[in-house]
Amino acid sequence: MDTALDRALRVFRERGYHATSIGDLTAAMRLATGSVYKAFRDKHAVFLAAFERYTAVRGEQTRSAAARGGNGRERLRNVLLSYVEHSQGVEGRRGCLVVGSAVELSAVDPAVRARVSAQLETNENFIAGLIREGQADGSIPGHVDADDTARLMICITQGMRVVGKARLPLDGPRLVGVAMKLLA
Amino acid sequence: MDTALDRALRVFRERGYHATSIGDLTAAMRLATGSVYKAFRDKHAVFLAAFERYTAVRGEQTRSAAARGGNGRERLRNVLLSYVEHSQGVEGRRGCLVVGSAVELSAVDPAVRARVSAQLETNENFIAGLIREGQADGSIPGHVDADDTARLMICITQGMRVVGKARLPLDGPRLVGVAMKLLA
DNA sequence: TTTATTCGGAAACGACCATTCCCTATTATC
DNA sequence: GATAATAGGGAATGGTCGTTTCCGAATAAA
Repeated sequence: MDTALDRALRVFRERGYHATSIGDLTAAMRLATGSVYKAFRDKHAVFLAAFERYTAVRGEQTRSAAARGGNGRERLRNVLLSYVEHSQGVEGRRGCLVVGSAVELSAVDPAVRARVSAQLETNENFIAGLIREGQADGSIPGHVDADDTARLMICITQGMRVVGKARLPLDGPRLVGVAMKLLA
Repeated sequence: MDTALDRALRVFRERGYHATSIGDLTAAMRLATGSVYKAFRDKHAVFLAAFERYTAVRGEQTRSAAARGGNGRERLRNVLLSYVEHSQGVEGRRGCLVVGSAVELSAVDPAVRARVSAQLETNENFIAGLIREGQADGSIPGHVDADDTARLMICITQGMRVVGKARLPLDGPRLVGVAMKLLA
């Protein structure tokens, strides 16, 4: 069942909510129509479940990227690099479900909007936490405003997903190198 | 006719392509079904015309924001501030059609993808040009890499539209203040 | 072995979509 | 003033959508 949800997730990421039909979903999930409606109340419920799974997986990925850093600054750099990698190539073309939901649904779907906002705030708090860690361990200057910088970095990461979806090439080290000036 | 297109543009920005029906379009444009199909070949053509109009209007807006600056650095700051303003409030909730098209359509619609890529590159070149102007007039250090910084700033601007659509508040002066560190 | 129950599959249904067609005013032309 | 031409409005249409319902197979209980 989780593997079926993963397949649904991929379709939602590629095509968005409205452009994926139940037919697309059943084909991707290798399930019949009735079975999907046995497992989920409706298409919206499938989407919400896929969203939840996506944020869980992505959260784990960025947390593990952060773990590969010796201090706050390195952890933050690794997180940003991880975002660039995920915004490129096949994964980038597939797109970010949070960005997609924000753009396509948050204006008309309160349930989705709430989840998108919560996820953005979670990510922002995570980044702000890394900045404060860096300030505590001396790798980031104390005069950096953690909250403002974190919010700008959220804009950067979400923006990378947008331009990655448009298939513009992104050079990880160069881009992150520039972005790290925000921690000066 | 242009005012009808403006009304269509607003609906496309709010709801995206797939979620706006011909009925939504005719209601917004105050036109009957047949009249829309007299003026445009199909829904896709309406969207493309709206896209073209959107990029023209937005280009004029950011160019005039840039003009209100005495040197390259100030022009760039004004452009960024203008982006934050447009990402907030009613306008922010309405969303950016370039971002929306990139996320919802660029994966499956080559015509849209070409226009989105072209627009992103135009914006990026404009920003890179402002950076070089600043370097020529001495307001921006010469060691700043214009291309890399411009690409990151494109990520920032597109990202602001995403979080603005999700209705997170954005403080213009604070955010831009942090972003200007990229020109150090 | 028989019965009850759960599970997946496929056909059926009503609603709504994009598109086409036709009709009616209104304008321009002679 | 009559007529041709055009623009706009709205009903009709074929197709597809999301959802429901029903049916058969497989499994567990008795």
